[in-house]
Amino acid sequence: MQNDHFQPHDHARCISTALDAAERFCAAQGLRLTPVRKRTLEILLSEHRALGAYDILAKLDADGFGSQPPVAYRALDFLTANGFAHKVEALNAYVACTHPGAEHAPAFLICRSCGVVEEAEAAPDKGPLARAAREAGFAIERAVVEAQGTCPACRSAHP
Amino acid sequence: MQNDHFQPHDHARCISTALDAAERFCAAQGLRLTPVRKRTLEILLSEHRALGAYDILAKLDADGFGSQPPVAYRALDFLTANGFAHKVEALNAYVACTHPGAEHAPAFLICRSCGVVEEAEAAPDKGPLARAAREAGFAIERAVVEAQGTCPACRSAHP
DNA sequence: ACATAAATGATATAACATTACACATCAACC
DNA sequence: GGTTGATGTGTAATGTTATATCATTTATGT
Repeated sequence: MQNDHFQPHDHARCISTALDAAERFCAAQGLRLTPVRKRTLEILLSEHRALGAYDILAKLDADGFGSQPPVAYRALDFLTANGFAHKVEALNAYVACTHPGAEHAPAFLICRSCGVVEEAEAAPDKGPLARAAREAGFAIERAVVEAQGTCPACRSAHP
Repeated sequence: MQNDHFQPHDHARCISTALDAAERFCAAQGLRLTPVRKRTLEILLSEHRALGAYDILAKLDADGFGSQPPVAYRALDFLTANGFAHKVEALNAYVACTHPGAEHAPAFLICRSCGVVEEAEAAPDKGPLARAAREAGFAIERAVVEAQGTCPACRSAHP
């Protein structure tokens, strides 16, 4: 794992790196990282926990963007469509991507105790699921891979 | 894969086998497979697609079991807690288990075209996710593994 | 038969998400 | 530089999924 957000780390750097990557990617692809979209990404980046759409909406509203659900969902659609954020299906919540820009198949480690979500690589062509799919002749287009458990920090804190 | 529900098969046997297994398991464990619970399992078993809680509720209501959400959710809680059914997180829907009784870590192959959900074994201690978890010192308690794509039957039908 | 625990009935509400339409802004072209 | 079409935003209304709470009933063990 190249990074480990369960441990203390330079989080300001997480934010600036990801934001910077998103800005470059949008510039290169002719995508518009508008104020709501950028702010939504900043909100997600502010923690390594998954936030519900309505949590995000409340913050956007406080910042003078609209107060209606589509405000948040549209921004999230943009961010997830372009790989800047992901939806965590098991939580119905959203998390900023830690290696944005490139196409990738994310997998998540979700700590039940502190709520931190760590992103890993799903490697969709390897592992038992891929084998089952090949045997059945099933063509995988997208994989949801989300592990819930306890992170090392929480385990040593509450033994 | 020991079974393949993407292909035509003796579905009546799927139903009776699973129902029978559930009945034996409940008898052995002192669990009560009450009428609502049994009927809910039958509804889920009637197809290999995932059904929403409110779809199930409508059928239960038609059968005289009450029309309020807790009726369905309580039955689903019982079935999922005991391994007779699973929730498919990516769909917010529920599917009957095809190898009930034993503790197991399910993984799913979900066909976007026909909606059939095939259950496979997740093998939580193998694969890339397990490796990432070990490296991070993360203890996995539950894994959501759901692949979406197209099944062989649908692929040969719509080439 | 009684006490207890488990299950159900019923009401209300919370949490998550989409449709639809009006208006504004932007990019491109003439 | 104004027109046009595409994209993005504001807002209202609604749809979908899930839970909390409390009263009542039913099953179980003694």
